Amino acid sequence: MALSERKKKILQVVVDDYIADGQPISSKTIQERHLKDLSTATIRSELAQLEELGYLDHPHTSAGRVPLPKAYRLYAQELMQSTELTEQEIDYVHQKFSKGFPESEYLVRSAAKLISEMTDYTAVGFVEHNEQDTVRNVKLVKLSANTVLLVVVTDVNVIKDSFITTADDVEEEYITAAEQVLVAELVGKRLVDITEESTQILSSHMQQYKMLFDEIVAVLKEYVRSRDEQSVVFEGNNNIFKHEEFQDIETTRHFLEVIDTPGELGEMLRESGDIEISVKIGREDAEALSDSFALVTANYRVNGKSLGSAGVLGPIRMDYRRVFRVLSTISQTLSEMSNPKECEHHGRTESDADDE
Amino acid sequence: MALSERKKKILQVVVDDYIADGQPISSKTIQERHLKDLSTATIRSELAQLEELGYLDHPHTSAGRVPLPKAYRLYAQELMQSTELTEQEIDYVHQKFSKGFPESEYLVRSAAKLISEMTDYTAVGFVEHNEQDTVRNVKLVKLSANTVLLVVVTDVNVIKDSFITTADDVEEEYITAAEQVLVAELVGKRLVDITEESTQILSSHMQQYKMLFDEIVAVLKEYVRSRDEQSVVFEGNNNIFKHEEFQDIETTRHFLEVIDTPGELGEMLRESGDIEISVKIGREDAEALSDSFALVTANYRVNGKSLGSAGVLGPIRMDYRRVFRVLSTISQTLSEMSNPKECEHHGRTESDADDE
DNA sequence: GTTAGCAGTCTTGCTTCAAGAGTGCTAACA
DNA sequence: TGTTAGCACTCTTGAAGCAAGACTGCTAAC
Repeated sequence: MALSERKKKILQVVVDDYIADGQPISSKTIQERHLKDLSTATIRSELAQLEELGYLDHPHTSAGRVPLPKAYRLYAQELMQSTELTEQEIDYVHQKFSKGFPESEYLVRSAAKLISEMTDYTAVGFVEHNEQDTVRNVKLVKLSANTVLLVVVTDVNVIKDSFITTADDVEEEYITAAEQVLVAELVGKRLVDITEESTQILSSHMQQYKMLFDEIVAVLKEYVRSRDEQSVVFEGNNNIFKHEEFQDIETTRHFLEVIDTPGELGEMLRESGDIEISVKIGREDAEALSDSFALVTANYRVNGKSLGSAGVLGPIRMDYRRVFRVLSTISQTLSEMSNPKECEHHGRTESDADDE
Repeated sequence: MALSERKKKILQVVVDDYIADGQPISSKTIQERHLKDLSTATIRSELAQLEELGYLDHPHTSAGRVPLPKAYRLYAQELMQSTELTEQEIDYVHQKFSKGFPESEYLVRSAAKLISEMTDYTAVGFVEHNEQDTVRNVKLVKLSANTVLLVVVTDVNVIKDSFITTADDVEEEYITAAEQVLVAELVGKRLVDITEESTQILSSHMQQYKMLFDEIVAVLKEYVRSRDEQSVVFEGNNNIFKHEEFQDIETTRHFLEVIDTPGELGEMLRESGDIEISVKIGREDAEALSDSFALVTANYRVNGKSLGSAGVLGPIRMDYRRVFRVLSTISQTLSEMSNPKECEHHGRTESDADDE
């Protein structure tokens, strides 16, 4: 089952060239560009075997070879030769993160922006937030006669888009009082521990506002429940048109459909939450990608706490090298932010060895 | 310069049919379907004159006629025969707005969702917010050592995505104190009146937090400044693929580009802010639309106050009748919400006369 | 195991052709 | 003067045929 070194070399060459050109690769091309001391006939027989094994395909008899998802997977895992970002690029990343503050959504969004900018692909971001997050603050802001804005701060996120409609006009003072009750009862709790039961406890303080507390608990539960759909952000959607495959209207339509159903994407992104760099290529790795797209994401951590992931959603024929490079640089930069004394806004990374 | 009734009729027929079919309309078709008592030769000569006048075009000698932007404009203004929504549709709209609360962004978003759903086009929404808005409440929420979330409530909007980084760790109590100062000084003021001067006044209360106040004022000024880019929302982007013109990759790419530069769109939307229903067709009305797209929007008001507009961005060959119908129904529903006694959740609109 | 050589296959672009659709023009008519 | 019939002309569309070019797969020899 293991491929010979020569087969691996040929496979690598095919994928490399195909990523660069987008044209099927012929035996002649391989020989001329990379393997001068092999005859085209030999290469052809190797190619035929790689096809047999499910790595390659050729569109028709008189065409060259094209990689199949299986080939891309092997390529991303071991064949591809990774390269380093230039110093300018690293400085650029550092600079982008030099100010701002560690709120998940903001950071993930910034990372996604940077990724789309540096890779020319569409970037996706996923804001981690789960039932384990701890409440750090609660605020109620009265907006109108019967509307209240609820702001909940957890250790990593800010839940702020939650409007609550109250049955009848509530006096400002009561809101303040309710807020105090909420702070007293909820701060320090994990989201998962806030249940209907909490409503009982809250209501025991201010029976008349049971309905308000009910709604607040409902909002928080909804927040935990809806994380897959709600927490996906996109940047640089229009980058797709920089790539040939999106000359095809069907591919484009399909891509936009995937983007339009963030639920599925969210699931994928959460799944790969713990992996440093996760690669999903084609239908076999994730149905929604069909065999046209790939999703490469990195998990980002600040102060040891995962704040989400960000990466690239693009055509299966993607510049994996560049994507890996950008993702890991950003990942590294964010880790460095944890101990800011070390990197005084100009932290060059001399050590590319493990720094764990 | 004024068109004869017959010319208008022919023009109307051409636009109607072309909107329905997407095929160039021939003199024969017109005769068969609509003008049986005219010969095709006569119709042809009328068509030739309408072409001369810049209303029509024909792709090549042996093709029928196709409307030009000028024709769509006349059609939308006076030729088109408007139709009424069915009672079910009206009920549906009522129901959608029956709950919720009058915060601009939420309402505009809901309206946009509804529009995209009922028209099958991409809906755009524009949240009105301008320097005339009055501050109604201010809250500061401490998120971390040096980060504060600023929430400002105006009479129509909630400004909530504004994080402020403070120089050094600020004590919770000081935040509360600062909040009180802000409330005391800013509530009741219009946004336009909050300037650098205000910082002076604020700082006179708490000199040590001049920098914090500086930032807050900067955030508010930025909010007013950035309204065009920030306040545009989209719904149902993928609806475009329900229409033939988006089989063409260039059109699609172009459309997505327009969507990607909300600044220009925002400007258009603000421009047409006061008009009940605004129609912009083709390049001549707005450069960004080139001659492929049209923008039809309605301005929405609740309690006499404009909260923004929402409408449709779609191909120039658009079902204007349906779009007008949906937009005005929603507009009407929202107005009715102002005096909720009249419409007990089932307010049928018997009077289609003016109710101003 | 490797290679040269050749037949076979499929794409691509060009040309040709015929059918069909619709126009513009002209001359006659009311 | 407006309307109409008729006809020549133009352009599209689709099918079909053809030649050139690109690769492959296979075979037989090394």
